[in-house]
Amino acid sequence: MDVVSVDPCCPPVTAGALDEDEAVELAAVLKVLADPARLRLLSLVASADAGEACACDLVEPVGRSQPTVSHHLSMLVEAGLLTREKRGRWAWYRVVPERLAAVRDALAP
Amino acid sequence: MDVVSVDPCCPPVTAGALDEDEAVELAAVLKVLADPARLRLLSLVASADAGEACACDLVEPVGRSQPTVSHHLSMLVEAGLLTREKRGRWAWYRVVPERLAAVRDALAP
DNA sequence: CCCATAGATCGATAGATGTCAATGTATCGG
DNA sequence: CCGATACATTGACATCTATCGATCTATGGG
Repeated sequence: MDVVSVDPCCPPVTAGALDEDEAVELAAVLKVLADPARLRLLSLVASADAGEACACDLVEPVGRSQPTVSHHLSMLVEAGLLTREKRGRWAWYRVVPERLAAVRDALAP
Repeated sequence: MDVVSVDPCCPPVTAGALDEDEAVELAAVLKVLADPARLRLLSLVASADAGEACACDLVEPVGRSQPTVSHHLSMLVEAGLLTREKRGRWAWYRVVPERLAAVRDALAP
């Protein structure tokens, strides 16, 4: 139990001193969140109609080039914060609420 | 109301698309959190005896040089996550729970 | 088949970031 | 006063990061 991987993420910051490994892991997820473009992408997907958004509808509102948006989306997926499903020519993204909750909990008292 | 400054930080990521300014502001706080050394410092202060910790007791456990630790502590203070009180030769740090909660809430559904 | 479209990948680059050694600045003990 | 102590500041440097234009890959329409 207490697998150091996808779901629980890290012990809460306020519940005792983190060791270097725990801190590195939590910092990694936070680093992915700590970028304006990625926060906007996350919020766009989160507030999309059917809970999912097509990449094609994200480039313009986020105000970055297509390659840049693609790159950021990949980072969010790799961090477990989004899932990507390719349907035909389009890529559809959904948020992973549990992952976001895990990060939130790591910041809890 | 809804002063864009210290306390509320930002609208929740999942409650509609963030504009660039909101995203930049939230990203700024997250950037400060997204570093292993700073997370460890935060956790050390949070779990300190009387709710406060002396800088002199933080250098060794965090495994960085004294100037580096001082630098990180300054960033945490500037981000509103810690307060610094200088007493005599020593600097005492406390966490600002409301600030941490504000960041947490910005990540909430 | 051929071409258009969606999106991923590559290569390059300017700027930000974490780190330390050296130095500066206060504060205390004697 | 003087030296020691606790932090902060400065300067330098190697590394990481966000961004873009160009290109590659795959899918679908006619």
